[in-house]
Amino acid sequence: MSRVRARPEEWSVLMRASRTAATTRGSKTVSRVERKREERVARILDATADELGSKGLSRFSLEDVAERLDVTKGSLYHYFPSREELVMAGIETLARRIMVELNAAVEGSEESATVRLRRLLTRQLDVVVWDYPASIELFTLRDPADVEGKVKAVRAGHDALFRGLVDEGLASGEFHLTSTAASLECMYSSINMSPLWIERDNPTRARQQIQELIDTLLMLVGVVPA
Amino acid sequence: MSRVRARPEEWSVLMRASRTAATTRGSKTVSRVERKREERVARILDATADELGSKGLSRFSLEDVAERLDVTKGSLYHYFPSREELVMAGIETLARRIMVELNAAVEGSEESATVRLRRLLTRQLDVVVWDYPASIELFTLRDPADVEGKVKAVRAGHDALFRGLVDEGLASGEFHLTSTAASLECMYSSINMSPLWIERDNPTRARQQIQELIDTLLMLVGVVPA
Amino acid sequence: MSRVRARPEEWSVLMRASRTAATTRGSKTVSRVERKREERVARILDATADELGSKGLSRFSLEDVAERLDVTKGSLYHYFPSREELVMAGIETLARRIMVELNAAVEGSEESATVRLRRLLTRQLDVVVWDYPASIELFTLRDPADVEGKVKAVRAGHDALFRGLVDEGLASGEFHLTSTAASLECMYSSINMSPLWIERDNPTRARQQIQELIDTLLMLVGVVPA
Amino acid sequence: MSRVRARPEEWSVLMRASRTAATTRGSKTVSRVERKREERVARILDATADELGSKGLSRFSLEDVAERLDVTKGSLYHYFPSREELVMAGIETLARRIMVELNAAVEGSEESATVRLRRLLTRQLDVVVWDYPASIELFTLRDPADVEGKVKAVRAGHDALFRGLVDEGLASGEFHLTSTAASLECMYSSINMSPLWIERDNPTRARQQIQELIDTLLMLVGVVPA
DNA sequence: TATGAATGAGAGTTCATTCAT
DNA sequence: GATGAATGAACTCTCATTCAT
Repeated sequence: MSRVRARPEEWSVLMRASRTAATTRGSKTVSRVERKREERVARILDATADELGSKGLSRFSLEDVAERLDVTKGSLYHYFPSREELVMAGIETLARRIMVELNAAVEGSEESATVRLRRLLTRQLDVVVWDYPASIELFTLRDPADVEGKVKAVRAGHDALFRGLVDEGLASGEFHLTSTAASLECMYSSINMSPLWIERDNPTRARQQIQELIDTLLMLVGVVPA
Repeated sequence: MSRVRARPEEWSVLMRASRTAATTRGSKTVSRVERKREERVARILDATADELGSKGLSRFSLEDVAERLDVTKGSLYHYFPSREELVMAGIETLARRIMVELNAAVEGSEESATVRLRRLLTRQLDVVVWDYPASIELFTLRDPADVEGKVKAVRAGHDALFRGLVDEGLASGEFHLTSTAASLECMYSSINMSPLWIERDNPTRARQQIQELIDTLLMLVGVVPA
Repeated sequence: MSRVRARPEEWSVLMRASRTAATTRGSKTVSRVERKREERVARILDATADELGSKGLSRFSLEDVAERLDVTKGSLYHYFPSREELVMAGIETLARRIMVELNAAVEGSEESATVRLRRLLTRQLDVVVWDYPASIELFTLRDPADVEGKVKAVRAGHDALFRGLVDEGLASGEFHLTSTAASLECMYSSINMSPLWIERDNPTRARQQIQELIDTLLMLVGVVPA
Repeated sequence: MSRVRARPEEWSVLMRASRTAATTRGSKTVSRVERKREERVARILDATADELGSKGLSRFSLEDVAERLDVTKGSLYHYFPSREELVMAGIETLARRIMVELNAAVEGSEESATVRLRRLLTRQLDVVVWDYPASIELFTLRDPADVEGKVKAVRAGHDALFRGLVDEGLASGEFHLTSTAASLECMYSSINMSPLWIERDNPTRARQQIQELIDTLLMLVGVVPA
C-alpha cells in the first residue's frame, strides 16, 4: 500500500530500528506491524548491499536480490518503487555499515592524529579488501543522476571523518601536504581500488601488502615511514 | 629514454600483428587481403576504444560501435567472436594509445627522475581527465576472467614505464618509499579515479586541481613539495 | 414529468438494495450491520464512479480507488469479488448520478417536448463535457461479456427518458423522423463523444460549441433551427 | 539496424509500395532488399491494424501482434522503435484502408451532393460495422500524446472528405444546417459508435438499421427523408 | 564478406488477485 | 472485517548472438 509505504527520506530512519521502535512505543499493533515491515526492509537492504558490494552496480539486478531472498521481483516493489530507489537505499546501507566500522576505529581516542589515521586506514582497508571488494564500482559508475547524488552524499559523510583527522594532524603539526582535498582523494582512490591488486588469495601476502599500503598512504599527509 | 620505455614483448598481439604486416609487405595477394582486414580491424578497434574511453564498459554496446562505423552488428562478428573479445581488444587499443602518449612524455630526456616523473604524470592526467574520463571503469570491472587477465596485461605494460622511472629515482637517491609496488598502485588508482572529482566543467579550477594532484602524487615517492 | 422519468424496475440491483435497506429499517442488529456495509459499498462506488468518469475504464485501477478511499486493495475484495464486478457497479453508479441530473431537468414541466428536450440535452451535455469527459469509454469498451450486458442495461434506463420525450414530440407533431431508434442512438453517440472535440480549455468557445451541438441534435428529430 | 530503419515520417511512404518501387528502379539489390523489408513492414502493419480494429487500443499488445505473425516480440523492434510508434503506424494503416474505400465511393461523380453523401455514408458504415467494429476506441482513448496527435491527423484527412461534400451541398442549396462542424462531428460520432447498437448478428435487421441510420444522418445536414 | 532478419534470455515494471493474520 | 504481504502473469523493451542469403 502506497499509503503506508515509507517515503525514500524515511529509509535511513527505518534502518535505525532501535530508535524508531523506541519512539513508537505508545501504540502496540502499529509498532508490531511496522517492526515487521522494518525487518523485511532491513532484510532486503542487507541483501541489496551484499549484492552491490560483491557484484557492483552494473551487474546488480532485482532478480538476484529477489532470488537471494526467495521472493518474487514484484514483492520488492512493495517496499521500493523502483530499482533505482532500491539501489540508492542499498548504497546507503552499505555506506552506513562501513561508517559504523570506521567510527568505531577513531572514537574516544586520545592518541595522535597519525596513530588514529593509521587505525582508520587499517579498518577501512579491512572492510574494503575482505568484505566489499566490489564497492569501488559504486563510486565509479556514473549514469543515474539520483544514484550519483546519493553517492555524493555518502561520500560527504565519509569524507568528514577523514578530513577531520587530517585537519587535526595539520593543526598539531604532524601532517604536511599541498592540498588537503588532493591528499584525501588520493587516499580514497587508493583504498577503493586496492582490491584490484592486493592478492586476497594469499592472505599472508595480502596482509603485508595492506601494511605497506598504509605506510604509503600516510606519505600523502607527509608522514614518512620510520 | 628507451630504458624506461615499455618493452615490445609486453604489448599486445594486435600490436605485433601490425608490425608483422609491415615486415611482410613483400608477399602479394595474401598481404593485400590481410592488410585490408587489418585496416578494418583497426577501424573497429578505434571506434571501440573511443566508446570505451568515453562511456565506460557498462554502457558499451555493440550497437553503438556498429552505428559509429556505419556497419551492422553482424559484421563485427566477422572480426571478433564475441563482445568480450572485442572489449578486450578495445581496452588494449585504448591502453596503447595512452602508452604512446606516455612514451612520448619521457623519451629522449636527460633530466632528473623527478622532473620526468612529473612530466609523465602531467601527460597521463591530461589524457585521463580530458580524453578518457570513463577509462576508470575498464580497470574496475571484475567478473569476466578473460577481461581481467587482459587488463592485468595492460597494466603490466603501463607499470613498466612508471616502475622504470621510480627505480631510477630510487637509485639516484631522489625518491624514498616503503614499497615501490604500493606507491605505484596508489598513483595509478589516484590517476584513474581523478575524473570523478576533478571539476572538468571548470577548466581553470580543473587545471589547478591537477597541479595539486601532481604535487601530491610525488609525495608517494617521497618528493616533498617546495 | 413522471411520465417520462425512468421507471424503478430499470434501475440497478444496488439501487434496489438501498431502497430495501430503507424499508427494513425496522429490524435491529442485522440492519445496522447491513447499513454499515451499504455505507461502505456506497463510498466505494462513489470513488469508483469518480475514477471511471474522469479517467475512463482503460486507466482505471483498483489501486487508485483504494488510495482514494484510504483503504487497501484487499478491502475492496470484501465487497466486490473482482475488478470487473466493481467496474460494473461503478458504471451503474455513474449512470444513476447522471440519471438523477437528467430527471431533474425534465420533471414537473408543462412545456413543449422541444423545449424540454432542449433542456434535457443541455443538462446532459453539461454533465458529460464538464464532469465526466471520460464516460464515453464506458460505453465503448466491448470484450467482457458481463460489462457489455451491464452497459446495455444502463443504456436502457437512460434511453427510456429520451424515448419518452421523443415519443411525446412525435405524438404532438413537433418532431419528425425516420426511425426513433436511429435518431436516439445518434443523439447518444454525439453526446458521449462530444468531449473529444469540444474545446474545454476555452470555456467561452466550448459553450458556443455546445449550443450549436444542441441545435444540431434537434435536427435529428426534425426540429429545424430558427 | 537503426541506420536503415525507416523513420516514422517514412512509413506512410513505405506503404505506397508501388510508387516507391517505381522510383527505386535504378538500383537492383537495394530495391529488392527494401521491397522485402516493405513487405514485412506491411505484414506487421496489417496485423496491427487488424488487432487495433478488432480489439481496440486498450487491449492491444505487442505479444498478440507477434503471435499472429508467428515471430517474437523482439522482431517487431526491428521495424518499430516502440509500441507507440507501432500503434501510430497501425492507426494510420487502418485509416488509410478506410480512406481508400471512402474515396472510391465519391470520386469521379457528377451526381448531387445528397446522393454522393448518401453513398459515402453507406460505404463508411459498411466498413465500420462489418470490418472494424472496434475502431471507435482509436478515436476515444486519450493518453499517449503522440498517438492523440496521429489520430488528430487521421481525423483531419477524413474530415476533409466529408466537409468537402457538405460544403458543396451548402453551396448548391441542398443542405441546411446551424454549424458545419457540429453536424460533421455528430455524423462521425454516430458512425463510429454504430457498431455498439446495430445488431450485426442479424444481418437483415442490421442492414435495415443502417438504412435508417443513413436517413437519419442526412437530417444533420437538413435533408429530410421523403 | 557483409547484411538484415530473427531470436531468446532477461530486465524492470504493473496490477489484479489471494491469503494468513 | 481489514490489513499488508506476496504472487504470478503479462507487458514493454534491450541486446548479444546466430544465420540464411
